[in-house]
Amino acid sequence: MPTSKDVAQAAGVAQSTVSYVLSGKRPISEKTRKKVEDAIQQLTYQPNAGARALASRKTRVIGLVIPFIPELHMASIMEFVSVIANTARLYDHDILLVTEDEGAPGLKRVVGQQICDGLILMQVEGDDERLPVVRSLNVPVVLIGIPHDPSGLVCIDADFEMAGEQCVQDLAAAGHSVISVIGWQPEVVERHVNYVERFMSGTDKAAQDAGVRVLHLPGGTDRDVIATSVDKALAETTGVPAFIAPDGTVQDVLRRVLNNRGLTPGVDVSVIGSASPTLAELQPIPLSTIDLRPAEVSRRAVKIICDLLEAENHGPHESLELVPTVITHRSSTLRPPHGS
Amino acid sequence: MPTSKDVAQAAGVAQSTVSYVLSGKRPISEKTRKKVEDAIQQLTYQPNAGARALASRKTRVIGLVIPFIPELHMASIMEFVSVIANTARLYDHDILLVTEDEGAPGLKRVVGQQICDGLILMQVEGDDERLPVVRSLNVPVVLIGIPHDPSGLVCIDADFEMAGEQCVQDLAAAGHSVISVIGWQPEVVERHVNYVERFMSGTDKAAQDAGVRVLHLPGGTDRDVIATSVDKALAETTGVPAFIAPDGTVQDVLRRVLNNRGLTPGVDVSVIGSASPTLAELQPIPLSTIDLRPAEVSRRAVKIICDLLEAENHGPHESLELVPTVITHRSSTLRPPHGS
DNA sequence: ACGCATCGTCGATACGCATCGATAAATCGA
DNA sequence: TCGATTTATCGATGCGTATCGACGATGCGT
Repeated sequence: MPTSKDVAQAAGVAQSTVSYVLSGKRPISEKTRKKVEDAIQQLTYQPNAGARALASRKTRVIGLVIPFIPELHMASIMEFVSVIANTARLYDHDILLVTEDEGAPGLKRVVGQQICDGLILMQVEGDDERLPVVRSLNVPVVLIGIPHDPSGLVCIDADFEMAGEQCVQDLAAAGHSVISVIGWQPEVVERHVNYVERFMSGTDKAAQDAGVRVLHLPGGTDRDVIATSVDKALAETTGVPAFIAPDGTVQDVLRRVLNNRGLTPGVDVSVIGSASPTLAELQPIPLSTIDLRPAEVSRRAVKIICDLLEAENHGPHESLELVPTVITHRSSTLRPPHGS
Repeated sequence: MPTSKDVAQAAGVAQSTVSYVLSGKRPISEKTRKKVEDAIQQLTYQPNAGARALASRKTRVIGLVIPFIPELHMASIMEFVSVIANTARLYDHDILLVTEDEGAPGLKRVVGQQICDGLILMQVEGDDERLPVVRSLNVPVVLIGIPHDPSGLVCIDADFEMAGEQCVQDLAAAGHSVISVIGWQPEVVERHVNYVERFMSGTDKAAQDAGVRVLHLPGGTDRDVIATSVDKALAETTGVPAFIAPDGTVQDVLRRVLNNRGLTPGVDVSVIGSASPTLAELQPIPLSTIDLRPAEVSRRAVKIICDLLEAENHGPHESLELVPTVITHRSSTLRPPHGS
């Protein structure tokens, strides 16, 4: 492997000059710049990351703490991971995986060993055990998810409250008077994942404004649980029933249960699910969706942490950013009556 | 951040002694070892990764190249990623994410900058464009998947041929004379992903031995495609129909299509799918499965690369490891007649 | 023509650790 | 008791880069 010294020698300049050509932190004449760049090309020189980190005290690596809980929708986690990694590259950073198995000590490790300049935590829970550690780390950390007490933390998430409002407003406008939310798995709810509560608060607020009733029923992947929830909803509903399934894992099961009951989405029942546009279009009946915009959340998380890393002001920061959700009509919901 | 010099000072020894305590590469008296370890505790010292990498020429980081193709079953990709990351920690290594978007230049980058000591490539295709680059990199690389020409490469994968054989043998023993494979998505097949061919070769070999017929039909996530495949299969089948759905994305759709046709798995049709044991049990009718053992493949991939890294003999290696698959009867297949 | 600022480059040093050779201390045999 | 080993520790050096101070060369105004 060639070093910057080799490049310097080949170009007939000092090693420091090579460094300045690369960083641009001092003016370099066009002539020597050319010589150096040619030498870099010919030697296929690439700076050594370890040495760079040692000298500059920056690794240009971001730690990404990923959850791996069977209850979660792994496909959507994967979308976060992928977009985060690609976005980080745009900022000339790399992503180091930190699995949740390592817990809080894992965070201390990667930061303490200075493998990472900062962290992104996914799937932050309402009362996450890692928060005290996060606050004590002297590096930028961005949380995806809003804990109960976000003081001193930098958080970003989809605006679940807005999502809840949009769903209910939309179904109310379509004429539904009772709207059932088939929610997340009990495991997720018990974990006090904050977004569940935020979504509910949104639905309830909108329900009050619109004068409709909202039922909150248990969801999950268990067909029986969902079937029970659906039957309860149907029993309580007057008029055309409406369902909201904000969890990706729920909607497949829900669709089948409704099918069993002889209900066709868009005809004698309304369904709003949560899926990417492409996936929604692929459904037998194109699914009206509330888009929680995981890609946008991911991109912003990376931008935030890179900005913090650049700012260099490593004092504790605090911010809270909510990404607006988007509701999209397809064929699984009733059309609102004209003029309303 | 304390350095090893700080530790040395606190313990009243030389910095090199601290280093030897940590590495164990020279004998240290019990007394000074104790002093040093106490100092490490009190200062919460953690060695600086950059400096360590610079001095030792080892980063203890493995690059993991992940695919992100909508056609793939993201949930299972995620299982690979998670198990790989956790296993790497057992060998005291970390995982750096390299997205496929970076392509071959990305591999050169992470290796050239010496961010990584080695690479694991997932979802290697039959004629992968990255193979020439992989061969030219002077670091250990483990491929998950078997390319057409595996010479000079280290590969590991599930034994898809065995999987195909097991499925067909099993269904033949249960009395089926025509067996239909609802395969992968056309996009996957066209990509010449080698495991498709290996699976087919296994089914065909077993079919010949058992004297049964195997139909290969297109799969995917598109309901219509699968419905067409199912109807074609039913038309060609004499006796009780049997289906094999080796792709995780296919089986959900398949189940619904069969349901629509009034066919109940385990009663008037046999179905073998591919899913983790937990997921298989959760199905309405517990699914008989061919387990491709992604976790075991992941663990072995990490072990192989860590062994190579330790061996230090960075000359080109070559090996090919196939992980045996496991077929498990649950309720979605017919029981074989007694005595056979 | 002379001092002065500006520009472009160089040399030296620090970053934190691993490792090698050397040395002092302890152990042993005769 | 003295040299020959072995054992435990130290000091010095190198890894490859970033960065600071210094310095010669150039251009400017007067």
